[in-house]
Amino acid sequence: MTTAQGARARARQEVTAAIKEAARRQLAAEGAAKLSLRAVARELGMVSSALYRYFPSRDDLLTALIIDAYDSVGEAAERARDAVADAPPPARWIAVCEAVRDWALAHPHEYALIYGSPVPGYSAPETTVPAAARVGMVFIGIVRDAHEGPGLSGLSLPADLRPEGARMVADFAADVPPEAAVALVAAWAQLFGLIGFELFGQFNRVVEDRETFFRHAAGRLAEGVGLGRG
Amino acid sequence: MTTAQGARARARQEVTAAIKEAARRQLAAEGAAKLSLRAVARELGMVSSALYRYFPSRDDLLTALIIDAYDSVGEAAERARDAVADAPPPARWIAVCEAVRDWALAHPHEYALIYGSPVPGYSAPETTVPAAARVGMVFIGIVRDAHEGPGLSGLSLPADLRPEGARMVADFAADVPPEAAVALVAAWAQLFGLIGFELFGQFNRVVEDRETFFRHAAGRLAEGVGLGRG
DNA sequence: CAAAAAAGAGAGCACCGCTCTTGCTTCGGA
DNA sequence: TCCGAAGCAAGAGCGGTGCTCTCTTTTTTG
Repeated sequence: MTTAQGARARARQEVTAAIKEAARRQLAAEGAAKLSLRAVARELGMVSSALYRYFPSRDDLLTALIIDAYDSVGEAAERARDAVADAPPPARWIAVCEAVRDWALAHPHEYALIYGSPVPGYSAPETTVPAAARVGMVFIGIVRDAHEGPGLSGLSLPADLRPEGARMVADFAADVPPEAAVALVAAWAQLFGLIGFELFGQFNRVVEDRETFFRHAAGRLAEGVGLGRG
Repeated sequence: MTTAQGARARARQEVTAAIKEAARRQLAAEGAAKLSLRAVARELGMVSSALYRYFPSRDDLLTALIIDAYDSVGEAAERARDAVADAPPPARWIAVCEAVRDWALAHPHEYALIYGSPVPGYSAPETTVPAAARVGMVFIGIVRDAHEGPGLSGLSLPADLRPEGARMVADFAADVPPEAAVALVAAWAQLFGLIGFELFGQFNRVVEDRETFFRHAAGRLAEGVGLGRG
């Protein structure tokens, strides 16, 4: 299908990849705000208008980078999960949390791009949704495994939240009980609150030993989703 | 001092205020990325270069707006705190959390400006620090009051975090025990994770009843800082 | 082989932040 | 009171941006 086409099609893929690579380099160096189509073209030795044959607008280029960033952090989370597959659930949870944090510290501009404020006018195209879900799936998987295994502990859902619990979380977490799904989504958001605050300088004169602090907070998050004490 | 100066000084203050107001309107309408010095000048009927007499650069204008935004959300939190001054600590905590969330939903671009990714090359000037601390003080106050009153419940700090606890959190929270300070900072960051995810669309196909979900999560945050169950 | 599709190059438009120079108005000290 | 200094608005201009349009060349396809 996509292979063994004309040399022109392969050239197109190569140019597209080169554009993304140069753009990614600029993004990592200067941030999304400074990413310039003209500068990318300059770096590749072409004229700016030629770039529009590959990406119809700057935002489309940015969208491609967003998807790549989601995939990158998702892959980092999956690698961490697989590396500690035999550890007890709380340890696995914490390991994945730390992997996400490490990825964020290593790729601050990419992190800002996907979990910070939407950059241009905003808009998150539908195409980013599956990539965005990848990290979440890792956390869901850990909780689901714990649920099927030794079970979850210490979770409860107040009465007024009961009827909401089911339809609060989409069907992707249908195989975990509603109280766990609710706690999971909250923990998921809170994890990125911790990472974002550290990354964007909100902890600057507040938290000294951020590594220790984060591990402690991640452990409490694990408790919060019923994984027990690590 | 600042009053009864020459008419020129007052005129300067008025023009400065008008610039900030127009800029704030643009920010609220289009977001920080679209905020243009030239458009602000156009709206005020002056030429763009004249604006540089009042703000030496676009980033300085943005910094002024950042400080205002911090003050605005801080004031909203303080108002909520004062409105429920006689309620038990968990209820006060939740009320302030909801006030911050309401403010964020009402001022999404301002929220993105201060708690989203740093906009330009970045840089958070020192002048923003006191304004930024204002919201945090409200939360600290609630926990401190609870500590002096019926006391905190259910908090513990693992042994390996003990020595960190004291120097992890700056002196502004010196009058709460270290385990509470650690939990407080974590809850603070996590609160903004919840709000940010909702605001920036991360909950789009995930959380349905966000109001109920948030109140539930805020309640668990209150438990996490030792305020007990609301 | 000729028509069609794709790709690159260049000029140009409207916008941006920012600087510099030029006049005009207001203020403060001799 | 007057006059120089300081503050202020205006305009032109520089280099940068995203994006569109036209034109030419190259490659694919019927």
